[in-house]
Amino acid sequence: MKIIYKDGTVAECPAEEQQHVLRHTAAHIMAQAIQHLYPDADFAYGPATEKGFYYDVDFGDRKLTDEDLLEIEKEMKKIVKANLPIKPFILPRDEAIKLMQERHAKYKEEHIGDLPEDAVISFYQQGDYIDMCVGPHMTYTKGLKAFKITQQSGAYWKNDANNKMLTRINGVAFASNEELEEYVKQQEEAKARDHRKIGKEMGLFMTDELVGRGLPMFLPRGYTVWQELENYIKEKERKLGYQHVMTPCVGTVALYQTSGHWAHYKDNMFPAMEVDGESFVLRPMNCPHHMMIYANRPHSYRELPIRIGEIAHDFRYESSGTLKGIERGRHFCQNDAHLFVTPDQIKDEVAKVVNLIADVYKDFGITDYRCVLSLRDPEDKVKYHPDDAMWDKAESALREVLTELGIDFTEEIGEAAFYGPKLDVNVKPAVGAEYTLSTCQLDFCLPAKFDLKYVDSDNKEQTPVVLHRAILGSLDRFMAYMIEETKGKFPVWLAPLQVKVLPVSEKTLDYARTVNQALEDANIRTQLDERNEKIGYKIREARQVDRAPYMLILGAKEAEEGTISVRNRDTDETSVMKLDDFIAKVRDEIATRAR
RNA sequence: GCUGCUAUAGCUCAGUCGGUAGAGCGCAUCCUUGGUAAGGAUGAGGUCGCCAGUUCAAAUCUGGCUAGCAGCUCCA
Repeated sequence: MKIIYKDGTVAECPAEEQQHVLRHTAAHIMAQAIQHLYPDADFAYGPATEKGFYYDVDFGDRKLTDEDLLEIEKEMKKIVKANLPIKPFILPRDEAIKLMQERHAKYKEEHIGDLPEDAVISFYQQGDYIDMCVGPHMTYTKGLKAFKITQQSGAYWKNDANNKMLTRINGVAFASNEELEEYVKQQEEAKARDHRKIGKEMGLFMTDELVGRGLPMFLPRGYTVWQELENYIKEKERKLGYQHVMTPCVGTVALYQTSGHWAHYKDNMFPAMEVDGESFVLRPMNCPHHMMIYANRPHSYRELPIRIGEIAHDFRYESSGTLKGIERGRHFCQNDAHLFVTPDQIKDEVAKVVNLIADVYKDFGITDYRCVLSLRDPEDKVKYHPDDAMWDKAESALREVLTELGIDFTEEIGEAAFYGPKLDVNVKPAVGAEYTLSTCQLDFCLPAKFDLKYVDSDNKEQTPVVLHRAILGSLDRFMAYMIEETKGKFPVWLAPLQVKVLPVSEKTLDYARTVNQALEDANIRTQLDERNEKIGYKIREARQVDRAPYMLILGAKEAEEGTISVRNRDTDETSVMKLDDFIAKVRDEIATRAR
C-alpha cells in the first residue's frame, strides 16, 4: 500500500501504520460523501480509531436517520469507485485561515487558532473535497476496500460538555472484506458474553423500573456468587491484619462537608433528606465513617498501621447514561478499606496492597490489566486540595514504591482524587469502555480535615497518613467482570450451582434423590432435575443455561452399581466414579478455590 | 445529563395501508420411561411500557413521561 505524506513524498506504508492510514483516509472519504449530500455540514475532528474511524460533524438542526447513514455509505462507495487521487498541499497560516473561512469551516478555523504559531499547516484534497490534515493518507480512494458505517451518536466539540454537541458518525474499516466479516463476528461474540445478558439467562440479578433505574437486585443464584466473593476477600484481608467494621449507609451533610466531598460531589449524591432539623444523605463512599472510627479513641504509634475494612453499601446518583447492569449502578458494594499509617510505613503498606492485588488477580486468573498512576493537574486549583508540597510528597512516594516493586505503569495527569494521587488497575470488559477494578490512593488530606492524631514515640501528637484501597473494587462490578471473563462458567467455588443431578428416567429418581441429598449434606450446591424429560434435554439446559460445572447422569447402571457418571462442563468428558470420591474431589476444589 | 435508537406473552422476536394480536422457546396437562447439546400432542398466558392527544376506530400517527441500548461527558 502506497501512502503520501504532507510534503508530497510517496512511500510504501510501514506495515504497522497501514490500518491507521486506511482508517484515517476512510474518515476523509466519509466527510466527502457527507459534503456531497449535505453541503452545509461543518466538519470538526475526524480521526482513526482502534477499529475504524469517526467524524464529528455539525449538521445544524438536521437529524440523521439510519437511512441517511446508508445513503452516506452508498455515496462513499461511489467515491471509492471513482478512484480519486489524494494530494496534499501546504499553506502559510494566514492563507490557511482564509481558505477555511471561504469554505465556512469554522471548526477547522478554530483548530488553526489552537495550533502553535510555527505549525506547518497542511491540507489533503481528493476531488472537490479539502481537509486540513497532517496525514499521511492513501494515494487513491480505491484503496479503501472494506468499510461500514456502524452508528451515529452525539459528541461534544473538543470533548467538553460545555461545548456544542456535534453528530459523530462512526465506522469501521479493514484491509479486506474477510477482516471486516471477522470483526462483525467478534462483535457478536462479545455481545453474547455481556454480563447483562448472561445475568438474565442464569437468573443472577434483575432490575425493575418500579424499583428504580440503576438499582439491580441480586437473585438467589447471583447473591450466592456475591457472598462467595465477600467471604473470599474478607478472609484474605483478615490474614493481612485488617479489621472489619459495619457502618450505616446514611450520614449527615456536615460529615461530608468536613471531608470535602460535599463541595466536590454534591451533584452526584442523592439529594439531602431533612429530618429533625438535620440534613442527611445516602452515603456515596465510606471514608468519613472510617475516619470517625479511627477518631473514636486516641492511638499510639505502636498500634499503627490500623487497617479498617468494610464491604460497604454506597449510593451515587450516577448520570443515567452511564448506568450499565451491575457494572455501574446507583447502588453498589465497595470492597473498601482505610489504612492509617505513620509516614515511614507508607512504602510498606502500599507494597502490601499492591501485592494483595497481584495475589487476588492470580487467584482469579486476571492477566489482562494495566496500572495507571493518576496524578493531579497542577493547573486545576479548584478540584485539587491546594497544597503543592503535600501533592509532591504523595505523588513521588507512590511513584517510588511502584518503581521499586517493578510495576509497569503509565502516568495520567488530572486523574487523581481531590485528596490525593492513586494507583488504578484498569481492565477492559467484553463490551464497552475500560474501567477501574482495583485502586490504592494515598491521602495526606482527609486525616488533617478530620484532625486525626496518634501519639508518637516522643509523646508528641502526629497526623497519620491514610491509604484508601479497594481490591475487588465493588463486588458488583467485579462480578460483572467475572461473568464476562468466564461467560458465566464460574469456577466450582464461585458457581451458584455446582452440581446438577440428572436421572436418566423416573425409574432412577429415588437413587438420584439419595445422591442429591448426600451432596447437600456435604455442603455442595446441587439441584436435582426431576422433570419427565429425556437425558439429552436435561443436559442441554444444565450446561447451556445453568452452566453447572458438573452433571451427574444417573441411570439403571449407576443405580445398580452404586456409582455415578460425572460429566465435566468444560471438557464434556464423562467418567464413572464413586460418590464419595466425587464429593471429596469437589470439596477439595471448593476449599482450594481451584480455577 | 446530552445525541440517536428501542419498548408487543416469562424469554427471543414478527405484526404490511390505522380496523382491539402471532411464532418459537419456556410453562401446565397427557402420551412416552429414555443413556450424554431440544421426543410427541393438547392447553393456559398479552389494558401491545405509562399518560394524554388526533380519529368513527390507535400496538400502529403525535406529544409528554418511564425504562432499556449505543456513543459522548462523568466516575470521590
